[in-house]
Amino acid sequence: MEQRESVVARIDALRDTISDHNHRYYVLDAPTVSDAQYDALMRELQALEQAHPDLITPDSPTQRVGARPVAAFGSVRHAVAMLSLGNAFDDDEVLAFNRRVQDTLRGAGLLDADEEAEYQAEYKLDGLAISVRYEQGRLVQAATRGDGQTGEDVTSNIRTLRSLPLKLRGDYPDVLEVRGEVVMTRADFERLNEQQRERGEKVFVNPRNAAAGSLRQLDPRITAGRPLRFYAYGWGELSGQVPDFETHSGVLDWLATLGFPVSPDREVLRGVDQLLDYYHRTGQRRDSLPFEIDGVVYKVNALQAQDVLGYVARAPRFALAHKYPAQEETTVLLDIEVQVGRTGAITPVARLEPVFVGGVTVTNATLHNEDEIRRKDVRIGDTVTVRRAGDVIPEVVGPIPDLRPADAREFVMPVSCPVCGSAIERPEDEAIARCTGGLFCAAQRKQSLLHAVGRKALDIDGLGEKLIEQLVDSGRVRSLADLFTLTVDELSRLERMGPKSAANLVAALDKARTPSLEQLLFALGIRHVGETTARALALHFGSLQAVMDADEDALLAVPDVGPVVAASIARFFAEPHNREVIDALGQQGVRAREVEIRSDQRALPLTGKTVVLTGTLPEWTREEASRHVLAAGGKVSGSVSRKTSYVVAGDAAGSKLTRAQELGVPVLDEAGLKALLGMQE
DNA sequence: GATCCTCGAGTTCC
DNA sequence: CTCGAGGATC
Repeated sequence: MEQRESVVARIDALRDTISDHNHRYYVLDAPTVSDAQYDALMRELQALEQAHPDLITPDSPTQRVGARPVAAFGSVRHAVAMLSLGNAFDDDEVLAFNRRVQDTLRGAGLLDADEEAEYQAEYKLDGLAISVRYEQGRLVQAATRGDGQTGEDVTSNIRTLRSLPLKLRGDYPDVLEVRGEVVMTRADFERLNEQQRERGEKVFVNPRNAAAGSLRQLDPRITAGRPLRFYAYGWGELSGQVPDFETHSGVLDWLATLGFPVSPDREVLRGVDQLLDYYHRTGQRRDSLPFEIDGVVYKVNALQAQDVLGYVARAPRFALAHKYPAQEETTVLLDIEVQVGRTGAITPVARLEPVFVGGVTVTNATLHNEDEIRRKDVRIGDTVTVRRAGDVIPEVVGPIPDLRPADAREFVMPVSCPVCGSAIERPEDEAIARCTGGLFCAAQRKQSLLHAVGRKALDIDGLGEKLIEQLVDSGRVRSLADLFTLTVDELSRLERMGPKSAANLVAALDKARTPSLEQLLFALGIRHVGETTARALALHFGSLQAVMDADEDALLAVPDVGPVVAASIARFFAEPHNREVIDALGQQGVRAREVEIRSDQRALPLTGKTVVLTGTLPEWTREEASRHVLAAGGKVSGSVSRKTSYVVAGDAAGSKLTRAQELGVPVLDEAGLKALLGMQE
């Protein structure tokens, strides 16, 4: 018995010592023992626990790596929602934010007329947002941000992060949810990739992806081997014995005393000038920081003031993320080639020396049109600056004139189509040059077919670019109607087509024989007739025959159809070839469904309203949401204006949300939209 | 005739 | 997302 007591005491002592060393190493960054000494302590503890398995507790440092793999992550509902932040990209937006904050606080008597608001500024780390829950001082659950309401349960993986305490130090509250960012340092990222390369495993493109990939491992033992770090920046549920806090920075200081690493280089600042100064100072050292950041965050420091400012949609009005411009890189413009679009539009595309920008390797970038190239004055052979516009689409910003080689060539628009050889023409007053080959041009034929089978048109699954390429090049498919004559037999003989995929495709084609009239009209690819105009035509005429029979005057009666569009539609249906294709489609059993004339003509909830969707909604996809809006008689538009009735903002809402706020357009979240539609759960 | 609002079209990477 | 351009509105 006596011996057992001494074992218990030794185990406790070892656990305390080890977690103390973890804290010194990962949080204070000031280790007091060597790695070997640390390992020796760990091994001793493991040996004792193995000899006395009944003494193992979940918060023992040995248990960080013990958990078994799981089949899938469970989901966790956040007790307090994890919000997103409003964004600013330039100083003016920060000034506007500060003005709003100060006006509101002065109105509430929290700020004197001549007093400047106090903020806490911190880095916006580029990693994954995580919420970690402690009950009675013990780590019980960790979840990703997910949509802000519900995230994935990553408890076993988070437990392996040595920088996070399994057990809190000091006086802890009953319940504490810590919010922070899981990141990988640049150095750790390089080391990990080297290791991955040696083992012949996949390397990660950037620290953020490496952190995300490591945390989303189903096997926590893999996560345990990855060098992840956690930095706290906020909190969710907090109850029990908690000090009486007045400021945001005060809470973070307190979190540090409980054993959490908090974001380094935080500063409490007063007034907007200091914020901008912090932003620019940080920008200068951005590249020398140990981890990647994509901006800085300003938060109104006084908690009472935060309460007064409140929230709009899902973003707090008391905080702002001030982002740095999309990362730019330079590379060499190897060549400018042209692509032929569905309408014959000739688009110059820059072929670039592969360059790593903003997390991906870019080799192509659109140059839009001739004027654009001239405006930017880029020439083949130039060293150019490339950035990812809106963080997605690569864009050539411009040349670096000093590095222009003597033999740099200007781009010359070809006079004939590179695909079919037809003349390329550019109308006097237009920006776009076009191939005049029409459907004689294989490129245009392929693109038209791709358009027709697209999701918003006939929605035929399993018919991609490669397949269309084969079918058109072999001459087997010349028009949309030909697609419907394909058989399982001949399809399975094509490259990369098994009997299974062939059968699936034929089934998909079969399903596509009864599109709605608007889908069919859109699929035809009439110039100037997109999704919206197709719908307007369908609703106005009710049948394909009626649209075909309509003359220009009749077409002009359709809302949003003017002379240019009317002429384009009339011209399309006057073309014998197009009529033949429509006849052939009919023979293949392709017929638009009857247009449902709404029996209930009473006002629907959204009649006459225009709704703009932005960001990711928690439950609905963008398409689902717009279907619901349309069904309720509303219109969905892509840009916010004074005429917009509502902006429905989801997660990561960007410029549209900002614009809505500027124009004073009401902003709803998904629940608000559902309420409007009368679908309140 | 000018201005504002929308729609259409094209696009990258994995 | 961005640009260009058609349509509506004043």
